[in-house]
Amino acid sequence: MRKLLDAAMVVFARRGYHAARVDDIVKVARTSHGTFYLYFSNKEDLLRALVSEAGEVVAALDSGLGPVSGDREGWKELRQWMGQFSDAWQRYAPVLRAWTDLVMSDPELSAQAHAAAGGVASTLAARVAAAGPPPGIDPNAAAEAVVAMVDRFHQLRQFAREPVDDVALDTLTTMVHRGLFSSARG
Amino acid sequence: MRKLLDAAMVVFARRGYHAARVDDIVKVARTSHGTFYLYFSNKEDLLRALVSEAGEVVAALDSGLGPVSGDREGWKELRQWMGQFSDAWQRYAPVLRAWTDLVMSDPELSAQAHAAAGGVASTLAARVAAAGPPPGIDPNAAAEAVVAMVDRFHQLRQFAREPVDDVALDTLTTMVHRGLFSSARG
Amino acid sequence: MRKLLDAAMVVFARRGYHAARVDDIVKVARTSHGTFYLYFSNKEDLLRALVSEAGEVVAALDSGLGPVSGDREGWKELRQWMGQFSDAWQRYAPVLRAWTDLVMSDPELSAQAHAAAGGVASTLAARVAAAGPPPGIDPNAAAEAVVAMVDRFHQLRQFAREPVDDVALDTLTTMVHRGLFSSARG
Amino acid sequence: MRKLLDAAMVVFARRGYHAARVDDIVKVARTSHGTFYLYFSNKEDLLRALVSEAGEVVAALDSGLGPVSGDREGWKELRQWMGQFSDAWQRYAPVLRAWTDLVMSDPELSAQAHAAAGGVASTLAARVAAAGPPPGIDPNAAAEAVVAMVDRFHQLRQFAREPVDDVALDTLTTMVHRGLFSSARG
DNA sequence: CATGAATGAGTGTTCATTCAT
DNA sequence: AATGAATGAACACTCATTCAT
Repeated sequence: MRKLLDAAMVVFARRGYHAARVDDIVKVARTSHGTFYLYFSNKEDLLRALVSEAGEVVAALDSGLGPVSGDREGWKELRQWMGQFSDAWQRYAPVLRAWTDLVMSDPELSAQAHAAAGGVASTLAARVAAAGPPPGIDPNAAAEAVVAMVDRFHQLRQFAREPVDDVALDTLTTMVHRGLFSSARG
Repeated sequence: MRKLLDAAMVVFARRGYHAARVDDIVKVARTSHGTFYLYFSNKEDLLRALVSEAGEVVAALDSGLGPVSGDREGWKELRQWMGQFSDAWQRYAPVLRAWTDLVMSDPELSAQAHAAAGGVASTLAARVAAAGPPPGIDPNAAAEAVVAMVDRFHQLRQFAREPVDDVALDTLTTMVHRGLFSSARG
Repeated sequence: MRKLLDAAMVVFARRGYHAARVDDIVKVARTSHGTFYLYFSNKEDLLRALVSEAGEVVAALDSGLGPVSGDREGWKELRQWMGQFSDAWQRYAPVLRAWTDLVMSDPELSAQAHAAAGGVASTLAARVAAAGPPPGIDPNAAAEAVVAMVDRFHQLRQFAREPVDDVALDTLTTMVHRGLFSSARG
Repeated sequence: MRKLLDAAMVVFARRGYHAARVDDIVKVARTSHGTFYLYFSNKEDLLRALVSEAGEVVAALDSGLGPVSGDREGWKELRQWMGQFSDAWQRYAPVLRAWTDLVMSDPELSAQAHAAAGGVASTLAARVAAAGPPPGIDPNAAAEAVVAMVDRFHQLRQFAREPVDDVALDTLTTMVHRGLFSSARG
């Protein structure tokens, strides 16, 4: 079962959800079709298991972000969280990709992922709200935007086969920190 | 041909690229399978045509953004551009969705979209650079991040069937403006 | 479509419903899988079409039986009907066989056949009732029994690969005529 | 092994032979797949064992029918035999059903059942012959027809989920008795 | 004797694509 | 140019059977 999940990650990474044939997964896992259907009721079910797993990791991220102040300390806090997010994303990149391939047709899957992402977003929103957001900033929309940005930024870099390096993470962090947390102005 | 493109938009919106059968498109367009293959060599080709069309609209956006100053005027400039972006996105949402469904398996498609998005990003990067970016900000990465954010933010709202209202656009604008353009600090 | 129906008859005759692969039918009909699913939504649907066809033939039998008197004329009437029944049965033997293979799992199919057989049975019951049935005879049960007998008799002969000859039909006719219609006794 | 046979009866009754998965039988019997194949070499073999068992019961029926006279006594003899037949049928209904599902594809099974039924039929034929059959009646065909009738009549009632009550059995008995045994006429 | 996890051949069904009219 | 009936490769999924423990 672990073997199948890992194999699925590999195959989803290579070909995406739709192009991934059960046959491929089974071959990589060095098992048989029968075994596949012993553990998962269908291909979708396998993805759901993977999303579930990724969801736990993502959910863990919301405890990884402490209060964010407007000064250098706050920046560091945010930067460290950004690093965690980036690591988690990269680890589960194939799952996210497969998830993207399927969301539209499977509402349940959508809900599952929404719940996971929701936790992170609400923690982030709370931090924004606590820091006393600049005028014109809606904490919830802002939090959603940050998650959106980081997620899609990674995706784009992946498409382009370019790494997400420190320069990139620093830039994202600075943008968010200045944009949402450093209320003091000259 | 126009009928087919429009029909494809409708069907892609409803079911995404993979679930969209040529049969559906043809039925909505009130033509025949034969006609479809008269104008497009295959389903992928149709999507490419659509992406091409969307690409032109997106490309037009890069001329829509003038210099952005750190003051209220700059904010307005950015806000207006954000509105244009949002409109364009919503208009071509089905195409973007279909595009997402397919990028991984079609490098050519990826390149096509990259070119379109690239124009916008580089204009944006130029504006950031021109404004004298805050320390720690890499203009190119920042521009990429902004596009990523706005794109995915719209996508998330669409999944959740929630509109992208003024509050949201104001928040995005403020975040970007404060984050990237208002260099002066207290 | 006609070709497919005919081919299905051939294959059902050879292997029964379950062992008949769509592939076989398609091969005999010299068409493709695609064509099969163009005309029938699935294997079961094909059988339903065949049952429907057989049903019409069977339904026509109920008009083939006039009043049955207790004398030689009545015997002849019954005998002629028995011949018709036998012919119809033999013509649609493969369908009946396939039907048998599937009834248990498909209630709709059961209903469809029930309706067809019901018509014949009720006509027969009416004839029995009109002739003034012997004591102890329930016309409806008797009619049902006659249909049951003739049907299964043919099936058994078919299993045994023995023909249903005139001796057999005469015997069945006499048995039914004496049993249900010749009320006068010495 | 007993447990498996009983379980098979239950499952065959519910779903017929083809739809009955070994898994179901094993689950009902509360044993394992391994155990199943310890006692039976395959699913078909299990059915053969069941048919064999049913065959013995059916074979016993042929000794249950004494000479049948043309009068009331003969009727009673026949009626009592009919009752026995009905009981036996109902007891082994699932086996018969499964048997029907498979006969066509398994000649050996056909032979096995033929032997069992043959004994009953020949006894019946002997009784008919002994009673001095009416003109036009072939004892062997008649005997076959009676078995066919009773068998299929029960099957039909089972499909329709209607019981085989005394009215039905009386009707069958009367029909057979008048049809085959009461030679005297007015 | 008993187990049940693992197997993989077999099959129904879908759908993009073609081509004779 | 337009049609739509026909095609068949591709794929998910089932289930009887085996065998190491």
